[in-house]
Amino acid sequence: MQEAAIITLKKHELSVTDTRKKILQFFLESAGALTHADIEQQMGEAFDRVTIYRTLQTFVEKGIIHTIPSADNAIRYALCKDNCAAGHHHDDHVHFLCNDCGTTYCLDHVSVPKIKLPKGFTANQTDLVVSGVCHKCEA
Amino acid sequence: MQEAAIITLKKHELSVTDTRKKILQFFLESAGALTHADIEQQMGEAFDRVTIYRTLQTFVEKGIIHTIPSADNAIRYALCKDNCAAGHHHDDHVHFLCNDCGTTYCLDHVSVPKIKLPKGFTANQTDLVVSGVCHKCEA
DNA sequence: GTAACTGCAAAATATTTGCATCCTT
DNA sequence: AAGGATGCAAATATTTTGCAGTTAC
Repeated sequence: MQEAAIITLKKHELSVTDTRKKILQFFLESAGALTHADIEQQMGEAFDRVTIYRTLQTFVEKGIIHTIPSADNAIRYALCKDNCAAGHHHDDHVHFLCNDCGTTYCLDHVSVPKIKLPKGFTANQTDLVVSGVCHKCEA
Repeated sequence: MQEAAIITLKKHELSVTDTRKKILQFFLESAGALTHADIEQQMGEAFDRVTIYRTLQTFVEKGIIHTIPSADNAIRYALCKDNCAAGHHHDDHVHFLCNDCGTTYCLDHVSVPKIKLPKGFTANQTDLVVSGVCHKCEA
């Protein structure tokens, strides 16, 4: 059922194209976050590198996906939940990065605690990334 | 006083060279974290791009600096505290990224809360990055 | 039909590698 | 003197930009 992808695209006022459907579909199918490289590999020769860059950028702007901070080079993207408006992300949930299989999970049910900052600092957004071993890779 | 840099290098079994002294000194002088670009700009023509790459890599391996996760492209590096052994970082403190001036602070006194993970997940490291406005940029 | 999206080419950037030379110990 | 560190050149990889052709609405 690729209808979900189409609905999402329409909801965000984007025209429905093959590229966008395929990429969005890929996000819907993968539990976790994806890097640009993941997508490029998955799509094979089907799409141009450049189109993927532009599509991801568009998705982020429209609030369909968001970036997840990581200490390594790779920028990871994950689907936003419904309450992400365009250009205004609310991703106050914890991300989990498995060191074993490399999967990034969005732990939607784990909320980010309020952090007490030193005087003069104002928090705007809080990103919390836990890394370790996921339930699949556990020995 | 550049002795501090020298001491640190020796403590980590690295030979003391001009490049390493200068870069480490730069870290010691800046309160926050630095990107590769920051360092390259600061050093000007003094050092080769490649040398900076290699130096940063060495410092990370030896546990002198660590990387800070971020959602944008730029990898940020910051000095480790003393309890970071080589190849085994313990940076369980909060990082703060000012959206205004771009400075990254290590909030050593703010500790990262324990996160309750779903069944089967084991935490190894927790990175918490708060972004907002710092005490200097406050209106 | 029109505006937006895509693919190709190419430019601009960033990162890595090999090797000869120089410096630290 | 020996091993490691640096600088240069060049190979790779990544990201951005311009433009012409194509597609969605």
